[in-house]
Parts: sequence; structure tokens; C-alpha cells
Amino acid sequence: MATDNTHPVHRKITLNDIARECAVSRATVSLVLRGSPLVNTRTRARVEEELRRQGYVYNRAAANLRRRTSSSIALVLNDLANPFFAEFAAGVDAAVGDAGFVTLLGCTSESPAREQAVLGSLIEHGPAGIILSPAEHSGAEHVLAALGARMPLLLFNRELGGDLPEYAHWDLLMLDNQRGARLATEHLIAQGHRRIAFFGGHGDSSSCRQRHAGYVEAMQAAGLPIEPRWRVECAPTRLDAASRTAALFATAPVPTAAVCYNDAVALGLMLGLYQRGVQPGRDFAITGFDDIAEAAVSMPSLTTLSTTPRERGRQAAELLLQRLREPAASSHRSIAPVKLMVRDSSCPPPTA
Amino acid sequence: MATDNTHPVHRKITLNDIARECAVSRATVSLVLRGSPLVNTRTRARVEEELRRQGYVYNRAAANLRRRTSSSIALVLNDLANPFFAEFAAGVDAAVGDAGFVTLLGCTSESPAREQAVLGSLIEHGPAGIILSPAEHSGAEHVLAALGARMPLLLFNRELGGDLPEYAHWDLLMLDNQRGARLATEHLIAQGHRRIAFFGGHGDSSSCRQRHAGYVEAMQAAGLPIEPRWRVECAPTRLDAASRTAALFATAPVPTAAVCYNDAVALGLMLGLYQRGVQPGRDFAITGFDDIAEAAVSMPSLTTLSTTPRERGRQAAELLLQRLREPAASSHRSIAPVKLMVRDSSCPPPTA
DNA sequence: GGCTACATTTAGATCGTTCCAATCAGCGGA
DNA sequence: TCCGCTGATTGGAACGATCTAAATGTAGCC
Repeated sequence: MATDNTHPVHRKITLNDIARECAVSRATVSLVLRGSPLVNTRTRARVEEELRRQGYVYNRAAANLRRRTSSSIALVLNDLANPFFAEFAAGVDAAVGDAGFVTLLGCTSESPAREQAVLGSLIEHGPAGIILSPAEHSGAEHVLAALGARMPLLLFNRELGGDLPEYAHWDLLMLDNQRGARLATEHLIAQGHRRIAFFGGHGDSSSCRQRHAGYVEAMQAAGLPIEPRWRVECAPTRLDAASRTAALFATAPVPTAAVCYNDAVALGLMLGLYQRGVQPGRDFAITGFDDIAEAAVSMPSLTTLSTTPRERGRQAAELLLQRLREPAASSHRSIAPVKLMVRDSSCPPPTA
Repeated sequence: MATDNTHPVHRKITLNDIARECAVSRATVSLVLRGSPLVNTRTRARVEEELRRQGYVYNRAAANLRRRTSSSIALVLNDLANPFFAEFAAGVDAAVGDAGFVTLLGCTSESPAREQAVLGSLIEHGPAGIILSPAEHSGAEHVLAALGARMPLLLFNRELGGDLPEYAHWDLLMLDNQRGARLATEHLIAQGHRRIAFFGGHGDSSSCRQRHAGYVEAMQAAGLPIEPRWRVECAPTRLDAASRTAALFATAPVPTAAVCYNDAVALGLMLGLYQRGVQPGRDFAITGFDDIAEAAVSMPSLTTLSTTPRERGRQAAELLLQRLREPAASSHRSIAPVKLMVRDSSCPPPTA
């Protein structure tokens, strides 16, 4: 709980040092620091000069202690190495910084146990609020145990398993996965495809379930068949996707297009198609999800759904800051829109 | 300096609350928290029960204030959205967390002005030390102005321009750019190439200069010619690299291989070659630098230099922690090794 | 001179923790 | 009975800032 692995720090210049040297009181120096109009112009100048001269640095921790405030926001991510979350983190940090807060970072590596430990360690530093992208299979009760119900929390990207206590005002920011996959599917249908597969991802991932639901929705609305063998699961990596390509072509009739779980899977599928002598974007249509950097420059360029993770980061930070302003407001669910980027990979079906 | 954009926080349970309820003193509760052997087993049990019951959370800021210690490390990056730095950050955070510290994050977006602002804001939170990957063109005097000379600092990836004050014990961790590029070039030479280009990157980037120097070193050691027109500059992006491909083939004799500044450039060059009807890995050899995730699954797979950014992150954190243990030790420069990953893109030259 | 009004400054308590020196109970030995 | 010793506990002063209420000086006015 209070294990000791901290480290002593060099002697620092304090308000007292400045006050003594200027022959004024601590309080006056404090007023100068905060730009109060109460202090005389001449004293202010003297004090400011002395602050510069001694290289004073403000001790925000001490101020926060006295004022019972906080100046940090914790950001807890399931996977920082994923470019999507890295961009998201950059967006969060920018907005958090603009608001005069600082970002406390924590990574959970998709482990609920680590998530609980990280949360427990971070709250001891007294953040004003927390942005959490939960680890897969993380439950509400763990988060509640680590944070208590009063800590302002914004959940990003995934819902928590288990029951939310209704007295916890936790906000939510999700991608519109379902609508995105529906848009992609509708686009393929409009191109003339009728046999469309849903490729990649795992059924136990909530984002994958939502995207699949959007696909089903569009197919049903168009009266098109949903063949179970056109639902191919794989890990969300290029490599695994490439190796599962054959599953699409096992038995006739074969699909002419695939809605992929995400861009990594889509690019892997492209690779797999090339290896079978099928040219994506001419013989077979593909859509992705995420609009990662490579999507625009792959061969063919990839039709996909743009999620603008940096924007999402800003939005997440702003939602949390809003919550800090009104702690008692009822909890808010936001669904971020996604945008279909039509490129070359979503060709019409070959006219047989 | 002390602008007010913080936010009040809900009433918290303190040592006093626990002490009162257990009819012991604050000091005893504090001893319990820190697992001191001084307290009686029965009182300890009573206090621990009460801590749990009231959902006490330790206030590390207050403790740090009293003990004049710190429990955070600041990590300041020029570009978090870059997967290389994202991995690096994940490594830093893991090691920092293992040591019982927490990571304060800051992004500078390659702007020296922003870097100074971010550093200024972060030190007010009293980190024990700082890991800084400087913005391009950031100078030692700015960093010194923001931090003072006593703050333990580890520079990663880039040196600072301007003069280092010799009294500042700043440590350094760099990639072995020069040796890496030399290895790649030597590998191409061993494959039989004699006309080898250096492709991509900008001359004002120090990592690019180092890599180019390694290329020159290998070429000269082998007695091979270095044609100025085989040094093609471009932005380190796939798109720009693809569009500069033609520059390699402007005048005969044309090169049969290229050492690329990094993987993004190498993948862009592949794209550009395909568009000219040249097949990389058969008609033309390519090497990259970084070993990003796609390098192993591109077509052809990319021979490149692995920099293991997550490992570098751990290493950076550990170097800084070591410095905290011995603040007065003389400054230390570490060069991280890179490893040549031979894959399909570095074919022998076509036997004409 | 005595009064109020205004501009500036300040002493001292406080935030939640840790540290130091002091206290206290119990017990055994001289 | 007195002394010293050990084990357990504690009061009060820090840490570096802020806040409150009160003090100080200085004019202006009758």
C-alpha cells in the first residue's frame, strides 16, 4: 500500500527562500506567483526578479495538497503499442495539456489483474479523473474495487463486463462499430456484390461482435444470405489473416467480397489473396476498419472506416473535463461517428 | 507559472479518520501502512480492518512532500503517434511501474517551443527524473532553462544541439545507427552488389546523417564508388518515398540495390518499384531500418535492422533509475546495438 | 486630532503525511 | 524499592504551498 521505492530529491528553492531574500512574507510571494492584483507593482517586480534569479520552480503537489485540488488526469490503456491507441494517447495528452493538466500514463497489456494494480497505483497520485480503455474481460467490480464509485471515470472503446453500480457516474465513449460495418457492407452491396463474407476478429471481442452485427444488419436489410462458412475468425494480425484466407474458398459458391474486422486483417487477406493468384481490388473486393496509415498506400489502396483516433483522444479528454465541471450530472454515453473512405480495394464483382 | 485550472476533489478519508475510529494515533496508522514491525499484531489487525472498511486511499503526494521524495518519472516524446516511440513508451512505462514509479507523459510534436513548455509544466509536478527524446532542432540551452542542471535527465535517440554545460550530468541512450547502416550495406555488398544507393531521409536529421555515415563507411571499406546522384532525400514517409523512386533511375548506370533510411521509406520504395515494373527482392535489393511490424509480412519481406524499441524503453528507464541511485556519477553514454534481420528483399543482383 | 477608506502586507492555521523525541507499561534483577 | 530495558505508542513539528482574518500604513476629510 505504501511501499517505499521512492527516491530523495535535491534541495529545492521554496517560497520561504524567496520571501526571506526580498524581506517580504511568504504570502506576498505566493500572491505574486498567482498574479494577484493586490500586490504593489514595485514589490511584484522585486519578487519576480528574485524568483528568476534563484531559479524557483513551483511545487504543484504542495499547492494541490493545501487547496485539495488535482492537476493530473490518468490515462490507462490496454495496449499502447497499438498505433490506434498511441494516436489516441497523443490526442488525450494534447487536450489534457491544453486544460493545464498533466497526463499520468498506465498500460495494462490486456491483463485485468494488471489493470487493477495500475489503477490502484495511479489513484494514490490523486488524479482528478481517469480515462480507461479496459483490458479485454475486465469487470466492473474490479474497477470499482480499485477506484471507488466517486472517481470520475470515462470508459473508452469497450464496455466493462459485470454490473455497473447505478450510483457511479461513469461516462462512455465508443466508436460506432456497428454503423461503420453496416456502411461498409452497404457500400459493397451497392457495388453489386451479393456473396459477402465477414472476415477476421474474435467473437469474444465486443468490437468484433458489434461490427459483425452491422454487417448482419445490412445483409438482412438487402435480403442477402448470411452463410455461416463466410464468417471466418482469426487473430487481428496480418499474419494470421493471411493464413486463414483459404477458409473463404473451401466450398462453392465462394464470396466475391469481404468485410474485414480491421485494416490489419484486411491487409493480411490481401496478401493471402495474392498468394492464391487472386488480385484484390479487381477479382475480389475488401473493406477494412480503422484507416491506419498504410490503408491509403497499400496496393490496392484500402476502402475502410476512418476512426480518427487522435480526435477521439481529444474528445475523451474533453468529456472527462466536462464531467469534472459537473460531477453530479447523470452519466453520458457518446458514440463517435466513423467515416467511410472509399478507395480502390472495393471494386465491383467480376462480371462472370 | 501558477495558473489556476485545477479542480476540487471529493472529500477523502485520511489517516486521522482511521486513527480516530480505532482510538490510536495518526502515527500508529502510518506505521501500519508502511508495514513497520513496531506495531502490535492486534492493533495492526484492527487498523487494517478499518482501512479496508473506510476504503482509505494513500495520499502519495502528501507523503512525498513530507519525505522530500518523488514517485514519478517524466517521459517527454517528440512523436507518440510514431509506432517506434509508442513501443518505446510502453517499455518505459513497464519498467518505471516495476520500480514503483508512475509515468508522467508529455508530447512535443517536434516543436522545441512546445518542448520547453511541456518540460516546464512537468517539473512542477516534481518528477524524480526525466526521459527526453528531443524535438528536432531542440537546443541544450532551452532544456537547461526549463530544467536546471540538477534534474536527472536521460536523452534518448537524439543529441541536443548547442553546448552541454559540463556540470550537468545528463545521460544518453542512442541507437547504433551508423553500425546498423554499415551492416546493411555490407550485407548487400556480400550479396554481390556494387552500385548501391542510399535512399530517403533528410540531411538535417541526425539519425539520417549517422545512417548515411555507416553506408559511406562500408562502401569505402569495400572500395566501391559513392555516386552523389544515388543519395536521394525524401520525407520519411511511404508516400513521399514512392514518389521519389524515379530519381534512382534518371541516368545510367543505375543502382542494383538501395540502403533505405527506414522501413517506411523502404516500403514506399517497393511501391514505387512495382509501379515502374521492377520487382523488389528479385530485380532490385532493398534494406530498411527499424523492423516495424509490417517488415516481416510485406511482399517481399523486408531485410532490415531490428531496434527493439520496447527493450530500449526498458533500458532507458533503467539507466535513469540507476542515475537516481547515484546522482553524482559521471554522465554515461549508451549505444544500443541493432540487429540485422535478413529477409527476402535483399536478393543478389540480377546476373545480366 | 480623530475618523473612515483604501491599498498592501502578513501571521498563523491548514492540507495529509512522516519523523523525532518522548512517554508509558510491564518485567526482571539488584 | 529503584533501576534499566524492551516493546508499543504518541504529540507535535515539519514538508511547501494557500487561505483567512487581521494588521499596517497612508491619505483625505471634517
